[in-house]
Amino acid sequence: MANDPAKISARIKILNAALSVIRTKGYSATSVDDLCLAAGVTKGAFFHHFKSKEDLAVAAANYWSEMTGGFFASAPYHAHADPLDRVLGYIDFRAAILKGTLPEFTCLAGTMLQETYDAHPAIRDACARSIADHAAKIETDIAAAMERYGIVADWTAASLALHTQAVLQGAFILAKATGGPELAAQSVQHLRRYIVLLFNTSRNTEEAP
Amino acid sequence: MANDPAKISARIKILNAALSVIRTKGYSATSVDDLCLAAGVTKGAFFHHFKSKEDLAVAAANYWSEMTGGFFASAPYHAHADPLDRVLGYIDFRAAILKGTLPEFTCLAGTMLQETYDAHPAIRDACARSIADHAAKIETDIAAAMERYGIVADWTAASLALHTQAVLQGAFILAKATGGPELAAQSVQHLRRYIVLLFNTSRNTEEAP
DNA sequence: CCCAACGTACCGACTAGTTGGTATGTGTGG
DNA sequence: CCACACATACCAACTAGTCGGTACGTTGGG
Repeated sequence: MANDPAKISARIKILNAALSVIRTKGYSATSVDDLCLAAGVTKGAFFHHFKSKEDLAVAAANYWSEMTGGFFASAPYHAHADPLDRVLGYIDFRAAILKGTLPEFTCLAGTMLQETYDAHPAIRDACARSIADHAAKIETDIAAAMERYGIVADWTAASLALHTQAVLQGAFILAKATGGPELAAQSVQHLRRYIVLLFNTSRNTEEAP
Repeated sequence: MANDPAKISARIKILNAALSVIRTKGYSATSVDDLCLAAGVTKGAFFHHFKSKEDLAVAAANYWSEMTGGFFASAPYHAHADPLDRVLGYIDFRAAILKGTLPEFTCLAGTMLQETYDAHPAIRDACARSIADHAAKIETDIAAAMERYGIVADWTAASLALHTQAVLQGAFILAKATGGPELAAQSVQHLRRYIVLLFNTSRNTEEAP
């Protein structure tokens, strides 16, 4: 079998189904049967690949990290020479992908964290790692921008990177509250404006897409 | 029933239990039996007061709105004469109450929204109303501050008020990821710094508690 | 005596997880 | 080249227990 492209393994089908179904219904409300139905596999196949529902959730969080890691790594904003442009490019990119239905642009890690932080430490840790790893990538550009522009501040690159994730996670909640991404986009624009003010430059408040 | 202080009605006991248990375990993972056990009532009493679990969740969201509404209404920051001081006082107050265990300072509305936005519109709307009503109160002070300081901007008082809620909701997710409020507090400080920069004043970055 | 406010006992549907089994490899000795 | 041993991937049916919800009995104040 190996990597026969015609035949996607049940494991991958289940993981893809998990990303979609869990972001729609949440972790607890998603049954194993739901996932099997969405993936087009049987329960036997599910428990062949994952030893429990919790195990699947951990695998899904890691899979989510891989997918989004690749997605953002290949995004165009990395091409900017100026690290501040890369940071603002990242923000603009996040705003630009607030399209389509809610489960398409919301975050699996944030969603599962809310539900599992107390009862399922393994899931919580996998989700926390996903968010922390993503923040660490932004932190690099923020730190470089601080260096470049000689910023000496009472805040750190790490805390600002995590703040961007907090704003995004909160924006997703606003989106869920209103059924659309409009308020989320406004919040991301506030985040962008904050970063511009922090670096005290004369950049535009928004780039044309 | 009325307001006999000696005998707390089963309804209130269930609602108080719901605030605590749902913030800990989430809506879906909280069973009716969990709530009855935590409230010290039986299932018969539960379904006497609430026609379904969903009905309880809506009532809990409204109850949450009442409780937090009263809590913030009696907070000290309203005493400031300058509306900007009231806004910053609100932010500092939010930072100051990030104490204790996670279910004690996280938001019921935000937690339930994430889980129920797709499958339970009634719960989603009650939670969305809770957040929107709270934001509307802050919006008043923000609008007054904009007026007072002659701010003409490409953002509105409403969008900034909602942004404060987005940051807080996101901060709660960071807190759940790490098991403590430290990162959440940092994110709230970034929010405070943003507002100070927006109003371009020379205020301190933090008040002593 | 009545009715709201409970309590007890229970139901059918659904839950995560298990079981025993099959189909299809894959490696190995002769 | 085949035959055998073994592993992987998957399936349909099942179990033990939990779920939200209901039926009905009990109690106590007006």
